[in-house]
Formats: sequence, structure tokens, C-alpha cells
Amino acid sequence: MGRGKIEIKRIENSSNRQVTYSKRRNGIMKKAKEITVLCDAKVSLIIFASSGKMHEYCSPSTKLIDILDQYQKTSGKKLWDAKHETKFLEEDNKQLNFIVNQQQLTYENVREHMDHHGYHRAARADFNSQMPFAFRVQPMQPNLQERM
Amino acid sequence: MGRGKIEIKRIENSSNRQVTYSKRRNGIMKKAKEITVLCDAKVSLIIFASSGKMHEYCSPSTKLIDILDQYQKTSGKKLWDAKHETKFLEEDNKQLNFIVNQQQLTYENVREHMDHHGYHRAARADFNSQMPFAFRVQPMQPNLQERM
DNA sequence: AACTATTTATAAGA
DNA sequence: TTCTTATAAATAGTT
Repeated sequence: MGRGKIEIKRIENSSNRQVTYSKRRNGIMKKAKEITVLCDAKVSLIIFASSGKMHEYCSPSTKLIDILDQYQKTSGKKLWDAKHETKFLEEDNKQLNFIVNQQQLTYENVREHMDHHGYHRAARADFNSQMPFAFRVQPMQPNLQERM
Repeated sequence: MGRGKIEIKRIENSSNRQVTYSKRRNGIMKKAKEITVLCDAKVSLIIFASSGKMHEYCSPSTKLIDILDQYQKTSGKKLWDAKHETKFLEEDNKQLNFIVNQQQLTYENVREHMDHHGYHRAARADFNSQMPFAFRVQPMQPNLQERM
């Protein structure tokens, strides 16, 4: 589907890979919406780029949790139980603590940078409200310019 | 993408809707696999047809539960907790009890039907092994001829 | 971020 | 229905 045929194997060039990811992610999201409308289907689609950034689609007037409940009932596969919950919470807390600490450091760096370059108070407030959630929860690769 | 352009709205003709569903489901699954390989992405795709039948794709060497954990961490949205678990289990048990009862009735009806038409023992054993799981867990719409 | 030459998906027909 | 094919849509490489 393009100027040339491509083999379905990992795109080694990182920049090309990111461009292709973005194009194809849009394509799949569109297809998911279409099948939902055309065929009365319920769809949950979750995609993680290798960067860790997430995108999701869930058919309208449905919650992901309901699709997952239905998944469990229909497939007979159990996704979670109390044991998983406890394990997840522990790991989660540990990671969140780490994240909060690192976030505060990064956040302060950006504020210092803004102050240094003379941004006025309104710009700083705007920065606060615009800061994407991903920045807050993915401090391992904080990148305000990230588009993917 | 075909002999004619179509509007993206519910396909009213049930037979056409099912054919389109099947074709497009295959298409989306293929796209999901491709973006996984090409772009090193992690994908979870769950689709329910209006009939209730489910199809899923999950990128290789990943478990759905891991994608969901990552979903929770990245989005900050909590999918389940002990409360949901308890609620789910209760509802699940209730529904399972109902299903088991209804399944046994339906199952016995089919066996009687087979006996009545003189199916031999091997055919009945084959029926037992071939009976799709969906039939066992979705007794509200039991349909052995369902293809979707 | 746009642009197209091509490939791919698929709607309708056989 | 399963297969075919004309056409719409997606997208790879380019600008």
C-alpha cells in the first residue's frame, strides 16, 4: 500500500518506524471505529508504541471494563484475581513512589528553565495545565516534544 | 474499498452485516499483527460481534493482563479493584449457575434429537468434542450453526 | 506535514 | 456460500 511493497518485518530505521507507526495506528483506529458502526460490534483496542506511549479505542457507550468482563465470561480466561490485584498494587506503589520523586525533579528543572528564559507567570500556569499526563507517569523517558 | 463506496452507518441487512463483519475483522486482525511486527508495538484487540461471539488478538510473547497492567499505569485509569472483583465474582457465579442449568437442558435436547434420528454412538461422541465453547457459555442464544 | 504512485482491503457481483 | 474483480482506501516513499 504505497510506492513500494514492504516486507512485514521490524523497520530498523527508528525515524521511519515512528512515522509508519503513526500512520498505521491511525489506520487501525479508523477501522475499529468503522466496524463498530457498520457491524454493531464492540471493540477494545489498546496499542503501546515501543516508546511506551499508549493509544486506545473503545466502542462508544461501552466501558473497557465491561468488555473485559465479557472477555472473561466468553473466553473462560480469568484476567485478574485478588492475588494479581495485591501483586499489582504492591508493584504499582513502588513504581509510583519512584515516579513521583523523579517527576518532581524533572518538573523543577523545567520550571527553572522557564524562569531562566523569562517566561511570565501566565505561561508557567499554561505549562502546568498543558503538561500531558504521560509526562507525569513516564518519567523514564520524559520528552515534552514527543509526538508519537 | 470495493465495488462501491459505502456510508459508515449500521448495515441493516443482517446477512450483509455478518459478511462485512467477518471480512473487516480479518482485516483489522491482519493490521494489528503487522503494526506489531513493523513497529515493535504491543497490541491488544478484542472484538465482540453483535451475536456475542468474541475474537481477540494480543501481540506475541505478551499476555493481555500485562498490557492491561501497563494500561492502568500509563493511563492512570483503574480497571479493577477488590470491589469490582467481588462484584464480578458474584454476578459471574449467578450467571454461571443459570448457564449451567440451561446448558444441561439444551444439551439434553440435542442428544434426544440425535437419538431420535438414529445417530450412532461415534457421532454423538463427535458432537460432544465439537460443541463450541460459545455454546456452553452463551446459552441465551445457542446456535450450533453460528459462523460469526 | 503534504503528496501520489502503488499496494491492499473490500463491496458487490458471479 | 466461496470465489472473483472492480473500485475505494491505506500507505511507502518522496518532496
